[in-house]
Amino acid sequence: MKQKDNTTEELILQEARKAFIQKGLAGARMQDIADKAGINKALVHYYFKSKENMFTIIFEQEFEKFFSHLATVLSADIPLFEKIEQVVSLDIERLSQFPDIPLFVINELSQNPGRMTKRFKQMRTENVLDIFQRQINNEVKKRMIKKITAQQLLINIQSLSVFPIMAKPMIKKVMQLTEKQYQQMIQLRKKEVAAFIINAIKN
Amino acid sequence: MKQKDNTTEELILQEARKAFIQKGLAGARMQDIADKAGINKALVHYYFKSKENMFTIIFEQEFEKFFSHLATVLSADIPLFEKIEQVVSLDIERLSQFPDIPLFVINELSQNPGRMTKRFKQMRTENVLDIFQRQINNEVKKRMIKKITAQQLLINIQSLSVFPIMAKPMIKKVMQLTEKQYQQMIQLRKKEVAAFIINAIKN
DNA sequence: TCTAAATTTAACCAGTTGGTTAAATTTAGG
DNA sequence: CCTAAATTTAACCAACTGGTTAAATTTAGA
Repeated sequence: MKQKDNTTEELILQEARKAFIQKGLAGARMQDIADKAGINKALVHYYFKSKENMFTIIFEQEFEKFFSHLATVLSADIPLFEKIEQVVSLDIERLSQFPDIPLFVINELSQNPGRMTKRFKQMRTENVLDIFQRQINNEVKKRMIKKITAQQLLINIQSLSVFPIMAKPMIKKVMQLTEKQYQQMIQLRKKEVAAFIINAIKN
Repeated sequence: MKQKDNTTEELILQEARKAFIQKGLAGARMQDIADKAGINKALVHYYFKSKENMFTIIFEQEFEKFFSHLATVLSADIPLFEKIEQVVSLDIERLSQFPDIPLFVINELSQNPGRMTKRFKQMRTENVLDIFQRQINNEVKKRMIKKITAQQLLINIQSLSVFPIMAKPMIKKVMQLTEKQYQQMIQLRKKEVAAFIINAIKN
């Protein structure tokens, strides 16, 4: 018997990933995925039962890819300002590689909030937030920073990192930027976002 | 001859708006829109030629609804910090009323960046940004704030206002918040976001 | 009341959708 | 080389898609 030849299966998954991220669950076409993988449509169903199933696999992969490292950095034992710099630079690094993931995740999660309840329960973010909050509280006590919740600070960090990238087409349109001007603006943010956040909370 | 009875036409548009915003262009169904409006599907085509056409009408309406007021506030003749507070509170006010619009606009613009080139050219945002930049430069000269471009500041404001609302399902999932906890967090931001921004740029 | 335009409908259509099926081909191991 | 499992295919299907058509009904004005 032929040993499971991963090449085909992975090729399909790879093309499916592109299709789903680009067009979403509703917009992606099984036929298109099959064509781009250079195989028959029935073969896609042979490997991945259904569109929904294939989508779920990909969605959970992308979701984890995006949040797995954040927890590590957030609970690391380094000074707060340094940590903020690290989170921002980690975010921007990932986002440069995979700029389409946040919109994809938010979109599909917004369409179906019940998706992916199982796999994520392992990553207990509560603990991570607690650790981060304790570190913040320490700095507040030392009068180094203003009072803020870990929740709000983390959301601010993510907002300032993620939004400018996921809103790219809107920003380009509203501010009438060329691709080059947009890229320059993002480059500038790599240097300035962390400083902006630190200034905002510093006493 | 019957005078154009707006009720039906507007009812269709209203249901189409809901459908498009909820499910996007690809996900929305003409039949579904007709059903929800309590009429026949052919009637939808009678009033609005095609799905694309109907979508374009709605998209442009929503886009303008979202950016029309921003220009006014940005070029108003009020102190910078006050202006920041006003922009933030305007944003959050609109977003509370129409929380789904940003995701909708970004999504569909991302799917088709060429959409809606005509109607938006009237609103020259360049001028607005220039005015805002001049005001910022003045404050910089007076040593009141740190140096920053109007572009970056505006993007920061929008990021901190819009992202937490459009990423709602993701934030709820990642931070494991109940609806109530999420709403409390948004309420808190209404008070804190403007202060956060002002602190970030203040000297 | 008559009529021509505006409105609304049921029935239909061709193309596309995700998915199935049964048969063909390839493969690894004995 | 045989064979049973794994892989791949072509052909098919029912449901659904956006859109059309021609006929029926309602409406306002003369």
